[in-house]
Amino acid sequence: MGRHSCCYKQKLRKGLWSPEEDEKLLNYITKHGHGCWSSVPKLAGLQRCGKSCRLRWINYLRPDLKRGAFSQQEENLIIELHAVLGNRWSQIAAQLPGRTDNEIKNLWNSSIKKKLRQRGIDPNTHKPLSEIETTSDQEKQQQLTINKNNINNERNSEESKEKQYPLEVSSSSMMTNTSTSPQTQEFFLDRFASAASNESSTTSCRPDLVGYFPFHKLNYEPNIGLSVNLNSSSVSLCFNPNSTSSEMIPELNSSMTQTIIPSMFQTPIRVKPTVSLPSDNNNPSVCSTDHVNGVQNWEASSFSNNCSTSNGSTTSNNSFFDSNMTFSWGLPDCGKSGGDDHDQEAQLIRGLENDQEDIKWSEYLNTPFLSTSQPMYSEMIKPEAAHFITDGSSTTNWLHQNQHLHQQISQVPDMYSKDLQRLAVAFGQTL
DNA sequence: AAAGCATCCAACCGCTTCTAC
DNA sequence: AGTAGAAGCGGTTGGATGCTT
Repeated sequence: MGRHSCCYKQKLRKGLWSPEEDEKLLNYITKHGHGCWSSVPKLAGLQRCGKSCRLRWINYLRPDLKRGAFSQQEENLIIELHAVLGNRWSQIAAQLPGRTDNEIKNLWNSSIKKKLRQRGIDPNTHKPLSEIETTSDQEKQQQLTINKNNINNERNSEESKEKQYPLEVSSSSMMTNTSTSPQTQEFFLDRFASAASNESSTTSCRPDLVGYFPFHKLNYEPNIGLSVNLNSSSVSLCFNPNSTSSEMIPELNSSMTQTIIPSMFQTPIRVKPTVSLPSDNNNPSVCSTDHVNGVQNWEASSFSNNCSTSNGSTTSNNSFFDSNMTFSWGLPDCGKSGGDDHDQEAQLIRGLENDQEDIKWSEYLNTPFLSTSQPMYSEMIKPEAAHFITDGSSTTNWLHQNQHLHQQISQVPDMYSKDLQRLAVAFGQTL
């Protein structure tokens, strides 16, 4: 563990926090709130940098932290969220009241990863390891082919450089790579585009590509089902809520709601099981509340692809590790924003994102304050949080705002609405 | 009992994003 | 629009602890 440059300058303490330091920080924040973190250590009389104080508060001193081991349900939820969100620990933590991103990250790296591997599931891709191994074998062969080609190419003249990585070679190599490197993403787009340009785009799209599309590269243009825009300088795929995906690409139909839709919601729309409107919860089978701890327990399968049966009921497994399902939608890093080509996607979600701050309130409303043993700090309640608990008007405001969010969503065209409803059911909310 | 190893987790680092000016 | 500082995030590290030999 190194030391911040600022810590060097000021000869600040590092390493573990002493109980005295904890108490100082706690007392200060209790009385004054943290305000500007950089000024906290000075005002609190600590020989620490503000960053360190912030981290200590967030990860340890916050009164709304849940202590103790993770429950099976929490682990299940983490796995499912990881399948969708990847290593976005803070977003995953947001779905687990009282848990910190650091805690979840540590759990993942130390425990869950191992368990998944033992179950034959690759923790990065959430695909069966056998599949990964098979593809990596293929990859080696492909690499050999590439090397041969490179040798041949080197023998050839300048003009051959343009053909140094013919599509067949590079694509098949990349296709086996389940990570979402930019190369892979571009390959799939190219691949898809070339398939489309061969006119029979709907039938030439290979089924083996389903589930591997880098959907954060997509443009969600509201005009067609899922089409390829070959007119623009960069190939873009368009998802259209106004036509069924089967009209455009039947092969993708089954995977549309499983793959595209969840990825649409990755970052901006927070999967928010902590938000529960008492009267709106029409799906008690999806969410149950642990009244003892005041914590909502979310069945892991409520996030799975196949959690819903035709009659709308949900099936669930008590333990993720008892189920055989794997997750193919939502590759680990596929939500990373890519820049300008995401404008439309961003616009689509912006309206919903505007309410993100409102949604955050729910974290306080659903936080199991002081639910577990914190003898030293048990009298402490985060001031803002306490306000949310005791101030009924704030709660009402939040409920009102949340309803506003639901109204916004309900204005989305029908097709979207249906998909959103399906999602909502899958994610434990009704819209 | 002691050394070596493995595991866990608190905390740091560096980078990105946000915000105020 | 540009900039600086603050905040936030994810990856990584190192110390404490537990287990094995």
